[in-house]
Amino acid sequence: MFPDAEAMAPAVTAVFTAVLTEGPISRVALARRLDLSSAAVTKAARPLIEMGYLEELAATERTGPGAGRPASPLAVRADREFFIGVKITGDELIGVVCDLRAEVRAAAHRRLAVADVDYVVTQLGELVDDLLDGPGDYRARTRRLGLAVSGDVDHSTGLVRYSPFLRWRDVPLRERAEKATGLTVTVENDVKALTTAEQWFGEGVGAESFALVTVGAGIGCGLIVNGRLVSGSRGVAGEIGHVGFDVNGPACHCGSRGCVEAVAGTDAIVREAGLRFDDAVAAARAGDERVGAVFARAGEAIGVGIAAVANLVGPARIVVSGEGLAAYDLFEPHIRASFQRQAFGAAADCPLSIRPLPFEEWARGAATVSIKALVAA
Amino acid sequence: MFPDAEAMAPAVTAVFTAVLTEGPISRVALARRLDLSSAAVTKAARPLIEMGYLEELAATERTGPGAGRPASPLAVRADREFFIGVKITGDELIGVVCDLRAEVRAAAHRRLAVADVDYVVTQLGELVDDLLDGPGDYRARTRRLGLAVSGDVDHSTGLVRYSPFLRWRDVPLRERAEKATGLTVTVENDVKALTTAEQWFGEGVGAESFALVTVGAGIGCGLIVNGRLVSGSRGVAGEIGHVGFDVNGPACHCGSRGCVEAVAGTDAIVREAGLRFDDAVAAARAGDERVGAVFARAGEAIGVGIAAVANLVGPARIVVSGEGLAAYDLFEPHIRASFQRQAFGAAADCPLSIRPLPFEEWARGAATVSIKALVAA
DNA sequence: CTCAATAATTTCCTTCGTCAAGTATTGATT
DNA sequence: AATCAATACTTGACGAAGGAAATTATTGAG
Repeated sequence: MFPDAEAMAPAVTAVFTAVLTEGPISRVALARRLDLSSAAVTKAARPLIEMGYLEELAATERTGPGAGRPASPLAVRADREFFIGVKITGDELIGVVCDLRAEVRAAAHRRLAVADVDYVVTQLGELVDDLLDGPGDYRARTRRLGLAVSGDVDHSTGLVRYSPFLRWRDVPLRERAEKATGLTVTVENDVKALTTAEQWFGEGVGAESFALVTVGAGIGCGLIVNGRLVSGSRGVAGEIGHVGFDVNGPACHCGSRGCVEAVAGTDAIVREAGLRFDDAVAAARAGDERVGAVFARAGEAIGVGIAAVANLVGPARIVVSGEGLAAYDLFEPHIRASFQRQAFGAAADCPLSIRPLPFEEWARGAATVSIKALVAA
Repeated sequence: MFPDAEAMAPAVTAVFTAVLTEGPISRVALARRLDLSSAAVTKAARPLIEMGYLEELAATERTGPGAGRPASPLAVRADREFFIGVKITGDELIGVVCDLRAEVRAAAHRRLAVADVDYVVTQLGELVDDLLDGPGDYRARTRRLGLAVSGDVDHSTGLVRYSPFLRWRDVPLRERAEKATGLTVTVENDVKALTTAEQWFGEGVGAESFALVTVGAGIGCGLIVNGRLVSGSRGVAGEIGHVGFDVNGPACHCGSRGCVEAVAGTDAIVREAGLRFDDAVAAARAGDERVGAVFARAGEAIGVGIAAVANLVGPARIVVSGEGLAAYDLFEPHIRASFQRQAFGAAADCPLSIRPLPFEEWARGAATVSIKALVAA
């Protein structure tokens, strides 16, 4: 938690979180928003200002008849503290330094020769040093590191239970990374990290429920329901890639047939098109109807998967993103049409954002998790 | 809330809820369970005992070496207060009187000639009078009535926004029913009510996440995630019936094709078998292969739908039930096989209970909602 | 008959947030 | 200019809720 305080009062955490995610906001507005008295907000804000995490902005002009004392909105001092986020993939580490508002201030990456744990942890230590000692002098104001890893991750203990891409099993990553970097480390599943970033700093701000769908080699989904991340009682959740699409469809690596991922995953597209992914994209854009149909069918499958999310949990909005959507122009109309057809009743009104995702976003997600750890620990 | 107290302290509500759902339990065990000091539990329990909602059971013998003072477990006094639950369908009202532990004490029903609101409310008033003045003399100790209605229901205002079966739109049912009965009324969607009942008093006890799937004319699903009911931001949630199963399957009334409900709903089975539902069941049981295949395919579709729930939200357990499962012997093996095939990774370990559901259960669900309203209001 | 072990209660205290009153600052009205 | 209404924020007294530690209660084992 915050440096001076052992355990903050609930109201302090609530106030800080609200200012962080809902931008400059006056104490009175906070009180309404959080269902607290304005006195409580004043008291909660004071230590945060004293610690330098919040600041009071200049009074703004007021409108309307009668007027009154202008509000002095509270804002986060973004440069009070910095956070490192690193996304660990099978062949690369992508790292960023973010400020308190999760804006990326610096970035760096390292190719990995192998996914051996000792080697990766060593590389991670060096990457962190590069970031902290590079321009900007972040070292003095950086205490935390967030790591995003695909697979089954126990966030509370920092244990990577199983990561298929890295071929890791039961790796105590938090412990290892803390030893290697001297920072306080938080580990989270990559999709969940990205979802949290979107909930706090992206399109999910203010939504009680929210879904983020990532399209790439695999197709995943992060879910926020009733304001909280859905974790799944066995570590499994958001596996939209294995929602059924076509009982008679192609075999999926999971053992079933016609899963969304077996039709719309990068590998499936490569297989069906008979071309490398980039070539398939080019062919479809050039008007090749056969390859175009492959993307159309993939988009259709994604739409059905998204509709399953909308029908089952009814999120306030859905963001569809991921590397696989670099060619999102080929997918988008089919995703939308398929979603509209399959979504039931008012679920069809759920706004869909479909957009590609800069790869750095994954690392920013990791940084967000460490910001969250500061606030909510 | 409780009669004497305006607003109970959080701990009081927590203690009562825990004793209600986790049966007789000692104060020390409650303190561990709720992460409170034992002093706090003692203080919270006192007013509940004074009001007659809880009682102290005789001390139980202790085991193990050393021993110590035996615990005096707290238990709910089930007959302290009674609750009426009524399920409203298009052609019938089914009512029950339940005690505080949601045990059914009396039941009654009324056939409805039409679904006209005025008429239904009048009938409801008479049904409630029948229940309260029948044997048992419940009137003096009954203050609350819960109503379960299919469709889009705003639980917080008691407004029925839209119920297709009843053909109701924007009916202020709580207000109407309170006037007609003189009781405090709570209105909830029928599947959500049943899910709450299962969470508090059935197989969902103690689970942080939980799903109830109902199979019948429609196929629905209630979800508990992170201990809370999933409502859906547009009132739509748990629409497992419109998860995709077969892109090339039969047209569904929702406008799409091959939805789970379009394959496994009662109507679909009747259509495919070319027989009335009961006759189809009899034929399948008698070994008619063609009709048996219809049930097999229906079970397969239900399994895919359930797998979607398991893959997306990862509930701790799933109960499959509903009138449509009167013939659950015909469905069960296909549901299980299909679920196993489609569930991803550890999601396949999710325990499935498949069992028919006495129709009275729906009314009991309604009563549970009014019990919950007492506790959590 | 004492002791260790466990359960429940009591007393005292801290903490947190509300309430009500007061201060601050504005534009509009006399 | 002085006043007023409106709104934002602060202050200090108070009360409710839960914790810590000591106390009482009740058991089985030696």
